[in-house]
Amino acid sequence: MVKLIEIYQKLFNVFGHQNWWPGETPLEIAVGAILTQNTNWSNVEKAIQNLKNKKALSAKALHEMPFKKLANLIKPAGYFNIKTKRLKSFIAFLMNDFHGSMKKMKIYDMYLLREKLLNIHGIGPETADSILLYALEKPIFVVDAYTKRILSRHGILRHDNSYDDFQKLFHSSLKRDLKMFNEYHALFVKVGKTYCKPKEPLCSQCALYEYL
DNA sequence: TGCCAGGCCGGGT
DNA sequence: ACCCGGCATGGC
Repeated sequence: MVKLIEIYQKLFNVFGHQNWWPGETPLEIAVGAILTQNTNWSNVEKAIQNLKNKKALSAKALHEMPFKKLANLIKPAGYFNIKTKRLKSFIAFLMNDFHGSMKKMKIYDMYLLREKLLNIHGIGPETADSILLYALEKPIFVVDAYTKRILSRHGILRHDNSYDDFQKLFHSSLKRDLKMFNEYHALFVKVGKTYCKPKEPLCSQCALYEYL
């Protein structure tokens, strides 16, 4: 049985703090979480910068902005029609349930919030958990494509296991540590981008390799 | 130039 | 319960 805490410590020792999420406010983090679905972060940055330039990175502004105008601003992030709809859905939820305030949202229980987020059209488990962990500072582990790729290539879980299977592995074997969950997911992204490319069968250059 | 990027949904089996 | 196509831009 691989000790996930040892893997974490090894990665942290090698790569250090990742300073995530790369966004300044809880709302910006939530918006970024939606925009980065299956999309390179550098493209998301362009979209977010467009919103900032138009002073549109607020619940009110996003709520009132016409669909086509918003779609045009986030165009660099790709899938802009779908993502405009998803942003609008999230913001409508935020307005209706929390008066447009991420701070109010943060007060509530994380499992209640997770259910609510998953009921929003266009928000699935990874996006919900990213918002919970990074915007609302709830101790929930975020599983993504890199997490699955790295763990499966190292024989820890099969790649066709579900999101919940991967998440349960972390939740069952690690302490619920907000700071650690934050760093751990960010480290997986760092390692995944750098060493664990899609076409390579094994991460032979990866810092995890010695745990095989 | 084709492949890839910090998913998710809807329709078909 | 799975499987697959669609969604779209920008960087290498």
